[in-house]
Amino acid sequence: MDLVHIYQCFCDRTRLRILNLLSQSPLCVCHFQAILGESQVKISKHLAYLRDRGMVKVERDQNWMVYSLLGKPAPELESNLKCLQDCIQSDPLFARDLGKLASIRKSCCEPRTAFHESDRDRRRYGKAKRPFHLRS
Amino acid sequence: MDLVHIYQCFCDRTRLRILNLLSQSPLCVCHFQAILGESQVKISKHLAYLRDRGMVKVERDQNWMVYSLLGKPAPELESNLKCLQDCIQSDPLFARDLGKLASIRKSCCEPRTAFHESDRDRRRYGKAKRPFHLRS
DNA sequence: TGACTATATTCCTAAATAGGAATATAGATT
DNA sequence: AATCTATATTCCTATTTAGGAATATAGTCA
Repeated sequence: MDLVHIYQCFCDRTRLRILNLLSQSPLCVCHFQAILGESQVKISKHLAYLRDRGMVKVERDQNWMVYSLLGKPAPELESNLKCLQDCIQSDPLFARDLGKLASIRKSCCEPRTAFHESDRDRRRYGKAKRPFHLRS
Repeated sequence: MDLVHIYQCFCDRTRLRILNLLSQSPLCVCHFQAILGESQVKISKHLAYLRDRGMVKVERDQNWMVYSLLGKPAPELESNLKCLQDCIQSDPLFARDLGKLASIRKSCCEPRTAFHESDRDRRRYGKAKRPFHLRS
């Protein structure tokens, strides 16, 4: 992956917050909205930016678009993401985002592909209704 | 140092090449011109960009403006510069730049503050004329 | 002081980026 | 088919970024 593309993706604080959250688990747009407190349009555009440069992938799950980091990123992307993680460890903004993520993880029911690391988890869950999803 | 500022500096290939060269030693504009094969104006503007965001410092030495990386960079800058070095190790463009640097190092005489790592080396040299400088 | 060297800055044009408002698209439900 | 939910895209405005041409600024030298 082109280094310049990597840094183009990194040079915006909203995108850094998105990447921080995705480092924990796949998520969809409404999760980002809830955690980052930004508009759906803004989130959507930044995700498109990251997707266009090959930094994230998206899979549709019914109505939801579930974004995630690449399973096997290029070495330079992997090392830069690690470096980024080290740098933001002590930044309260990013820490607060992770706290919010932990919160909504407990209460959110759909989509299945969000919050989980692998497709194995996905198959483990049925279609059973649970608490509530963020938006409805 | 603000992370976004770091990545703003990194998201241009010319600036990455400049940073790569500065990781070796302080240099002035004409050195960059010779190695990168870009115009004086372009080099000068990118250096101003890096300087404005606190990534490099400049010291005037007679007619020459000698640029260098900060002696004690912020931790996040330091780790990102290290990460960058790891990433560009195998990139032929950056390797070629370093080869050219080694070449002109042997033949260039001024300014004293370029090419050397510390002020100690600077005091070691006198004002004695030597071969030739790049531009004259 | 004028000429020269080295480099920064201004002016201009063009492209990229960012975000809000509005709207289009796609899947699910009734 | 209509309605709803979730999200992408278009239109618009504004700012940032990039680079060439021209020019301004500053130190050195004769």
